[in-house]
Amino acid sequence: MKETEKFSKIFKALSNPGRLEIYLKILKSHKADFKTKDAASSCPLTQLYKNMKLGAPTLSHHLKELVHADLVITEKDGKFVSCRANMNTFQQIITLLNKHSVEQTEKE
Amino acid sequence: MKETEKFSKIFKALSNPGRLEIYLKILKSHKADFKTKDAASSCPLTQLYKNMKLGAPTLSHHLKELVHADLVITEKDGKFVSCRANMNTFQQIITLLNKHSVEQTEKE
DNA sequence: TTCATAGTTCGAATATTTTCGAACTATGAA
DNA sequence: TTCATAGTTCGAAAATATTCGAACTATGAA
Repeated sequence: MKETEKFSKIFKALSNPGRLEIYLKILKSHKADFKTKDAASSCPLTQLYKNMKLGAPTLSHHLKELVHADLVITEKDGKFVSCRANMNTFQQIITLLNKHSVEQTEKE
Repeated sequence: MKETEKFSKIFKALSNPGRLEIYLKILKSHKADFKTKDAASSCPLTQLYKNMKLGAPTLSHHLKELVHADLVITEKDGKFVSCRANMNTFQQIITLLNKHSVEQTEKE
């Protein structure tokens, strides 16, 4: 797949306000878990409902888009679904942007 | 405007393959100009047509979206239009992502 | 002033996204 | 085995995005 196609799909997944909020919550929970040394580093789906005005089918749909874009990894844990950010894809975004822009060392 | 709304608009602007390609070309030309110490740091619109299968109205439309998302700044130079990346918005994207993820210093 | 070139605007056809109700599956508890 | 809960799938309505032809404006050259 062409680089621009791959990344445009990633950005499309982040182009919806609700979906971006979901992703940032998952990223943040990753961070929180990292801080507390919790090996799970995951976020139960139910957490995502909080403060969001999305119905269950919508949330499920959005989550699938994030998984499809390789941004999020889900795992079924009994009755619950837990989510964590795919930090590999996360890093690829940063790398893409930096690759096309001025190198850090050349900054004024 | 809410943070997620603002950034979802930015990501939406990058969610179309053609538009992402345009943006990366503009970013890259910024980098090239920086390297040659060319103060202009700009990319003539005609350059963007190269290797792209987009019609003029489509390119114009896409460019407007990038400008609207504050990703690109255009300037009319006689008969031509030149574009450059808004590095302020660029940096905001990096900051948003890093803010929500594990701090660099905590990386394993 | 006439022409060619660079780019924009308008309008419309087509495709894709977004959202949600209704009906479904899967799991754990009683 | 019955029930409640967590989440998914399906289908469809409404909203948005994509693309491009045709017609337009603006500039510089002849």
